[in-house]
Amino acid sequence: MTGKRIISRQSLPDVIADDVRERILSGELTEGEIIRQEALAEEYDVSRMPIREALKRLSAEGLVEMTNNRGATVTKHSLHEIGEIFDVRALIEVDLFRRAIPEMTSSDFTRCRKILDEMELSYNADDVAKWGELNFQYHSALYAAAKRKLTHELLHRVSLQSDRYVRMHLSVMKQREPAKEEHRLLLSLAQERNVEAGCQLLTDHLMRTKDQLLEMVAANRASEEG
Amino acid sequence: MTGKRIISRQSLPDVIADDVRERILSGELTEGEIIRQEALAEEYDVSRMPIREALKRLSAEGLVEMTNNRGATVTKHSLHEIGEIFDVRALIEVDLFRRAIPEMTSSDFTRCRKILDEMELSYNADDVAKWGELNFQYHSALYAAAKRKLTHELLHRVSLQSDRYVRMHLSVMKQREPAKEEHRLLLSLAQERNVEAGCQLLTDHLMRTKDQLLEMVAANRASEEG
DNA sequence: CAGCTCATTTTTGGATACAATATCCATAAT
DNA sequence: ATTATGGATATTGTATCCAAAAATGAGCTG
Repeated sequence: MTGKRIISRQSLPDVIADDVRERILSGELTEGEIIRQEALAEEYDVSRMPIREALKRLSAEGLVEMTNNRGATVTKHSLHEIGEIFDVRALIEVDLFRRAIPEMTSSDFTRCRKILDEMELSYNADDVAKWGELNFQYHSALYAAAKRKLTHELLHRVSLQSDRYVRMHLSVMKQREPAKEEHRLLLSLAQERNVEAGCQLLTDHLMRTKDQLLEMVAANRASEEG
Repeated sequence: MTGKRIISRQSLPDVIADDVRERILSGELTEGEIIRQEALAEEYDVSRMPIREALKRLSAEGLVEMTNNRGATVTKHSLHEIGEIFDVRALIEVDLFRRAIPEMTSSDFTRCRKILDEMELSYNADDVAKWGELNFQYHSALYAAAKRKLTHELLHRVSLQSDRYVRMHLSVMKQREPAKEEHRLLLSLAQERNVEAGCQLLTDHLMRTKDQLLEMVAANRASEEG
């Protein structure tokens, strides 16, 4: 017996939240766009009730903003806030990495390597959604040994925010191959148990990503409101 | 004209969520306790609909856990998780403090001092709920100059978790007056722009609180399941 | 007497209906 | 012409109702 395969059917709001989230992250729903409950309800062919719950969840995640009787809009971050998101990510990720490195086992390492392979595959195939998911999985695998579930959830939430902007510009960033190298190097340093160098590289990696992204988003916004 | 008097009536779910949150933080609703929607609906004399939304929000905040068709329970953290909560708090708070100190102005300082006074008042009056609120306000005021709204919200969320345990044992901790001193000292160091000493003290402060709390919670739980 | 099955009850999830609120546009007064 | 006011319309919030899922318990069988 392989144990019951409990699917634990996702509830309707879950499914809808997942889908809407994906639509926001993919950019189909753009910053500041207003979301009408009824419109979504019709699209998914359900009543407004599960839609409301889904929106509520997304609101808690920070992807949409709901005001009192005025409905929901897709959150729009200022450049300052986008920078902040990356700073927090760096803060949390480096802490996790620092804790994880001494605890990592060979199975952690192989898992990381496996995800990296998949990642480069999806990267080359331009499957942005998948790449985003794998990217998070990779980082998760790197930090898994730290055994910090709560911190990890927090990171997930923060990363969701930045993912939007990362994805928006992934095609442009493709120019920059060094990122790939850095991902592998990160793993090597962890294997060597070189905590300081690893954390330093991770910080640099994130800060560089932040700067590039800010530049791109700034340019984008400047051109939009010509 | 003295500026608009915005009432901004809170929605029903907001009010209910606030109240239930308070009931959880105060310990009236204990760890692991199951929450029946209908029961709450009757208490507040509303339908189950706003209750559901309120619970959803609290679930997003991490104060209750909702499983698929089985309802909601008040979240119960393991000792390990409680420790983790404090570690994350330290991580974020120290970062905020470090950024804030160089930016703080005299108005920040006076505001902090004012809150401290109120705090000691509520402290002496055993108004635990108010003390909890003021405690967060004090820390907020300390970090306000950092101008990091997002990070601050994150901290608020994390602090909500720890608040439960802090409150549970506040009466016991009252023995330990040094906390008061530390709060004032923190402010002094900030005024002297002594970043390193300030951050160090803050770290120590939080870590000591963590250790004490863990000890108390552990003792509490051990005695409960005799 | 233990353990299983199946019906009953309880509780949550979702749809529809109705009420409250905000937005928008036309009209009127200055 | 411009601003204020009032009503029409659209949209969200809440209640009630029905369906589906899980917990409970009784009765039956081994």
